[in-house]
Amino acid sequence: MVVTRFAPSPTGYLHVGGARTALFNWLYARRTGGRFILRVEDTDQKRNTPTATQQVLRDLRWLGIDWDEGPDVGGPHKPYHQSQRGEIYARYVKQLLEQGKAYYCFDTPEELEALRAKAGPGFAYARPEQFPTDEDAARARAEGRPVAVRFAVPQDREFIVDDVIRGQVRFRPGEVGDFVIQKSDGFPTYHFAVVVDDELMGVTHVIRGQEHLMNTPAHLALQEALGFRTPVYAHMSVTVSPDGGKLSKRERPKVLRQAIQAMGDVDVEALAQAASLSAEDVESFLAGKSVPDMPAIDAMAAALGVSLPEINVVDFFRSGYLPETMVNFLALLGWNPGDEREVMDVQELIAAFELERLTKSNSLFDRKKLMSFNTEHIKRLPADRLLRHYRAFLQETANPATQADDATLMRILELCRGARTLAEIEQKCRFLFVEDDQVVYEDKAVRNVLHKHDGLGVLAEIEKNLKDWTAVTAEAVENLLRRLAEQRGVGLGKIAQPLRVALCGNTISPPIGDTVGLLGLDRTRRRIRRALEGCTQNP
RNA sequence: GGCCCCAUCGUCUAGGCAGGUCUAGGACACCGGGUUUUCAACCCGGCAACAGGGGUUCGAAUCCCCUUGGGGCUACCA
Repeated sequence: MVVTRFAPSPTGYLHVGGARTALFNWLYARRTGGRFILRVEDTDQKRNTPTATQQVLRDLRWLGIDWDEGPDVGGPHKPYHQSQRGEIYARYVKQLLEQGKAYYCFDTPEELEALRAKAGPGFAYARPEQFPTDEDAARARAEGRPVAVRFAVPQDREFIVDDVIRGQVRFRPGEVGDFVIQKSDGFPTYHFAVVVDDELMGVTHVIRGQEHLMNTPAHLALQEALGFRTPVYAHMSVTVSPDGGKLSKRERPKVLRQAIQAMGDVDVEALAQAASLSAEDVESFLAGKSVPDMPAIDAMAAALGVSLPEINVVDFFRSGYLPETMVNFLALLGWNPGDEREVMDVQELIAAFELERLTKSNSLFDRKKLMSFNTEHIKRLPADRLLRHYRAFLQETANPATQADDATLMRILELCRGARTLAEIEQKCRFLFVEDDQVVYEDKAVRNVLHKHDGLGVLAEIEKNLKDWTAVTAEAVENLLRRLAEQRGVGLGKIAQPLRVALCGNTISPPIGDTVGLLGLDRTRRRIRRALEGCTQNP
């Protein structure tokens, strides 16, 4: 039975790279009828934040990635937080110590730094002739020195990683230096915890980023020393950002900083307040000295109206992408079904997924293509599913449209066929959810539409024609406009646009008949009147 | 610096392991045209790639080597 896992370290939101790793592991488990485990690698006390785990789980659920074992669902190998598995790791550390395969060391960070500086690049920890005893360790502890444990990596043999994607990768003897397996705070290091947990949890296939390929010989050595199995390894290509380099969460703060610097003078106090930071924090961020957490970054961007590149899964949700899109797109980054299918649903993805078809080379995250996938998925998704996604999207930002009933939202969704994101739909139908006297008239629209080609005159004529209507249909409205266009000998655009601007304040809305239909006669008349009265001055 | 991985249109990729059927296929983007009542969507057409150099072979995008380029790792982070 195939067992895969995703093991995020909860240092922030789940980003797309992590989501892709999770997805591939999940797809493979689902494809083979195996099990998928979620394990939280929270052994770094300095970096983990308490809310991050919940956010990561939430992001995975949004994507539709479920786990058979892990936080919230439990399982036979609990606990699934590494921070709670201390005793287990301690047992194996003890075993290695007793077998003389690992040893204590007492260096302070400063001493280590000095050694590294002296040795230059290619530093390898010098293994002592005699390993310190338990008594030595106790004494060191009593003296307040840090006590860590290093694994004595066999130096006389080569290690061969047998990788599904890359074939055999050889590492010469002496290539892997002795590395720390237990930190002085008592926590295991990543290298140690993965090896132990993968063994204990019965993981058969390790699918992870290529950046881990160089760590694998160390894991192999550890497995051998502990008498563990070696799982099947698949080191996937990495997703890179358009300007080269790994797609990283650091991109958002970077873009924000550049945007602010480009704006010239900004109100630091206001910014600090928006992000609930101190002015010093903001200054320090702008100077490139520090980086606040993601919610603070998001808050500042929102306050300034700067749009940041989406990096985290939640960013794509907020930008109006569907989980179906993300899953489809991410799956195609470094994998393909071997035929010419591209837009696929999850079931198709699962049915077609094979490790053998993973690509070796890195790929660029192309937001343009992502958007085109989203357009396709919006089109092909059943109405009720789309409605659910749209409600979730509206709720995320407490949009007034949340108040609308299902029938209204369904109608909106229908009218917005062809939209590329949920955000576009929201924008296109926002006019429905503002009060008639709150419509904001965009300068550009007023200038180009109402004040050209006798836009106001057209509007007045429409008002006159609408006066004694008692009911309205999209068709009737369009017939009226068509008639007026004919009378004036102009295109429909010259007639429809002034009305659209009067009703929406801008030039974007569903087909004009439907726009009036959604609004109803009274609100339409009120808005026409207001436009006629308020937009006589050229802005 | 050392070690490791990778290399087909601008981008994601098919083809490569079993060399000829590849005058290299698809998708996104882009360009041109059409449809149109705005934004989208839609329809038609077009541009565009085997990184370079050596081999092996009757024959190489496909196999080997070198160069170049890109990426990664080199922590008491994961």
